[in-house]
Amino acid sequence: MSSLSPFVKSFVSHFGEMGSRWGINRTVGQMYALIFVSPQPVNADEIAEALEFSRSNVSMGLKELQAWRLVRLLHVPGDRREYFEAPSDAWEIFRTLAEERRRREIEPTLSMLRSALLESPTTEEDRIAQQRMKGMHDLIELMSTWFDDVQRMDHKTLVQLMKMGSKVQRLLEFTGKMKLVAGGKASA
Amino acid sequence: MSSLSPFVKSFVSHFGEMGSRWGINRTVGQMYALIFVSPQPVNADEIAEALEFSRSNVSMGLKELQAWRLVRLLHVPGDRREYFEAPSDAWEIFRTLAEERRRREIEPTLSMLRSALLESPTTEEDRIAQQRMKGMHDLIELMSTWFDDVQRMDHKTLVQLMKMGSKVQRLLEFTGKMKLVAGGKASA
DNA sequence: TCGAATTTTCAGTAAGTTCTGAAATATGAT
DNA sequence: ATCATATTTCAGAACTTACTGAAAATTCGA
Repeated sequence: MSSLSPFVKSFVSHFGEMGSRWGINRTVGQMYALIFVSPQPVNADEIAEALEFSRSNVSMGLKELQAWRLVRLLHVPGDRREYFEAPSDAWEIFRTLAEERRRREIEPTLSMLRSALLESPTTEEDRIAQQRMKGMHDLIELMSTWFDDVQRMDHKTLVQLMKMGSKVQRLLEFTGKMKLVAGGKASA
Repeated sequence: MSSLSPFVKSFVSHFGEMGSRWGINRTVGQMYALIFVSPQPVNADEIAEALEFSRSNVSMGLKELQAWRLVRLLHVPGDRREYFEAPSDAWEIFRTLAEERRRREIEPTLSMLRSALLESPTTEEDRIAQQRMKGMHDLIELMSTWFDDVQRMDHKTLVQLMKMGSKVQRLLEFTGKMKLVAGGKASA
């Protein structure tokens, strides 16, 4: 940590704190941040040295980051040690994170909700409970499919779409009218 | 926990587990799930009884849920105790959660990144680090503003938009062409 | 204002997690 | 095959967080 420049240091610390709020352990968050800002791939010893963690802690942290697919293992010629790098494109990171969370958390939740929805409630209480679970299920499923779709869109379109913000609403209304007109013509 | 029907029980447990993966403590997650599926507002004693937690734990959990604005405190006539209910609309819950996380995590992260971007890097290493931070900053800011906009859209439009999924891309391309044509006319 | 009902606080403990160092295992050059 | 280098494993220590019960504080009706 001592050899890092002040603003890298604060980035790394902040990331650690954030990580722990999101269910990722603090030191793993810091390791990730360090790899992310490193211009060259780094090896475990360098991480341990820079962040003053034990070598074994770094080893375990790297395993976890690999399990999340947030870092990639690679070798540099003439060096036996393992090196790690992180994609520098923030979109890619976001997508990976979203995919992993979906697989680990969203899918199991949907399963649980689906099986709850198959039950036949015996009391009024349960009927209402089930109804609320359905509301939650439907929202999660909608968002999940939408996210799938959007992920397949090309980068630029996505940015364009996001920059439009709520202006899409008008576009949507406009197209709605077009369809109405077209429908009217066809039926006449 | 014993008096709950099996599927409410599994919902509550699952929510507890999910909560702890998202940085919310397990018992607080369970309390929330219970309030969410309850047809009537519930009081602290009922929660403590149903989930077999200590009364004080429930008190603290409820404070936290209120701080997250996930539950609302209310009184039932002729009863001095405090009752709690959760909005049953999944969208509303999602919005609240997103707003709170923005305020607590996204905003501080943006601040940190912004101040890192104001520094003048002295080494090539730092220049690259800063560049990556900028990528992250820009993405977070873009998503943040987009989310603001979208939140203001009316519910139905949002569902419609999400159901379109990546089909918006075509709509966008179409409008792009329209603008090109219009622009050409004007310049002629 | 008093007192019963209710909620909150908080110190201590229990439970859970993270981190380390030492030992074991794996890898690859010679 | 051997040896030096690199990585992983794992038991226990250190640390952190969560939970409880007892006591304090608050609230509200009479």
